[in-house]
Amino acid sequence: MSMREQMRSLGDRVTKAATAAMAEGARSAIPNEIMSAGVIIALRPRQRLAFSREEDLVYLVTAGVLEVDTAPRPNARQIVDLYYRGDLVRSRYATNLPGMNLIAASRAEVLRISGRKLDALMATHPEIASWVDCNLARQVPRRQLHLATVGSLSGEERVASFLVELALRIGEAGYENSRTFDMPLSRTDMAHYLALNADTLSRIMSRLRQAGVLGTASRGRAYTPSLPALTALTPLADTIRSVHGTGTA
Amino acid sequence: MSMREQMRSLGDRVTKAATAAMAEGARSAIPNEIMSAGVIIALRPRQRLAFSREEDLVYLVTAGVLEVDTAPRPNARQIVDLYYRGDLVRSRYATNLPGMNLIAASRAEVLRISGRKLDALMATHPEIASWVDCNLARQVPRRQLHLATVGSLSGEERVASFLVELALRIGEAGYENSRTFDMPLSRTDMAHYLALNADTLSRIMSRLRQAGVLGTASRGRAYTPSLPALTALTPLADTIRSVHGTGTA
DNA sequence: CTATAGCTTTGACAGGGATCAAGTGACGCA
DNA sequence: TGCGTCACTTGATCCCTGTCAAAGCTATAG
Repeated sequence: MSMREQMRSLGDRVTKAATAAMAEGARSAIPNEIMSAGVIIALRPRQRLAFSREEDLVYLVTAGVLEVDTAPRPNARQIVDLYYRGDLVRSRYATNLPGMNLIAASRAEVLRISGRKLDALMATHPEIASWVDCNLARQVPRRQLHLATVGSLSGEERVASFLVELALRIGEAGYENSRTFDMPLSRTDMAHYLALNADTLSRIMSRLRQAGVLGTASRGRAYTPSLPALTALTPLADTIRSVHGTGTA
Repeated sequence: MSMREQMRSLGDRVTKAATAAMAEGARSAIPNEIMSAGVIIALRPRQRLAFSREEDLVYLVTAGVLEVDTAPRPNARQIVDLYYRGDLVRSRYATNLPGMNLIAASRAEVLRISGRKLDALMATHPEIASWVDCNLARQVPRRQLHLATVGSLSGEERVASFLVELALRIGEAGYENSRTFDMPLSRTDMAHYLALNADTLSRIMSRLRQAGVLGTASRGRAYTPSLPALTALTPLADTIRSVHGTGTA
């Protein structure tokens, strides 16, 4: 599959995902009031979104993956957060970490709402308020899991953990235990997310491929012949499953 | 000062801190309604607090430091969060990370409220609702800073960052640029917080002491002759200041 | 006061990951 | 078709940090 075809099919997935989310989201249905109160924005890879404490904007990810990255020092970056489909991002909560950006990891789509408008919706609709609260609360465990991953696992374990996370969250089940999934992050971004060097990450990926737990699909796409084999490589498997797993996983 | 005297004076600080917080908190005044709705609990070092998603409890730290730690694997721990005076901790947001505990890092004091009661207060008093929201929102940047510290800084930089954090948050200014502050975490806990080995941490602390940026105070207490010298050791100084610094810093 | 366990410090050593460098392949542009 | 750019891969090397071990120190119990 050429890159162009792949982009197109990704585009298809994007619009399909948006409509599916509007009808009934995979995880918890996105309220129609929110969908109709905002504007859909299509994002190209690496496109930045306005993200400061001053203007109070809220983004709802409808397709693709967003990332928040920061530059703790010149020539170094750290991705502190990933946002998947269904996640809410509010710029008011942005930190004053140096060089902080909210950008699309790959082709993505968001719904933009003003914070003021969302607040108004929450005030008049209690069910929306609780939906928003629940949405934001669900992000806390993910951040803690991320920290525990970066802080206490070896390089290989970190990579395996992230692959399991992707397989569970955006993967599609194939025959037996195999899973296919997009790789929404570039190698560099993935390295920054896992607090690894890009070179080291590449080596680890090669090792996993040689070991047979990771197969090469097309570019920007990965698959694992056996999810349990991949899962066995991370000590945090149970936690990842409970944080990122769907009902089917 | 003997250990016994020190403990006693620490106890004095605890009760004084609680009353000070009740009167007017150092950062943002704790609403009287919350103070009178809960129960004060004195905590011994290493004392665990009930912390599960099932029973919805809320703790307000009135003195000392609480820590949330987890065991990503057997014989390894990672402290994912620190709570200082004035911070709210709600057990409902507890993750299902393996072996997760909320414990007092050292002698501490909390106000315990049931989540139900706090919700009722928030419903009837809008100013309390916004105080709580603001309190929780302030914790987001701290977690991101923590992740950036662990993920992208060297061992020495991490330690320096944490020392600056302590100096700014709980330190007392001395002559010139010197600062004295409690060390609320044991070496082991500090190592787990910074994702370092306890041995390595000890080595780094010794190095800092030899370099003269860290002086030897009594046990459980530290001081730096020059806060700027310490600050120069971390590339995240500005962020730490904006997240942990008081108006006076 | 003593015994014991836990915490901290320090040394020797090995290993994992960072760094530097070169090479390969894919894509966009002329 | 050729070229420049960028992302990715792979190798060689170095150093920071983890591991293991031993000793000193502190606190708590008896």
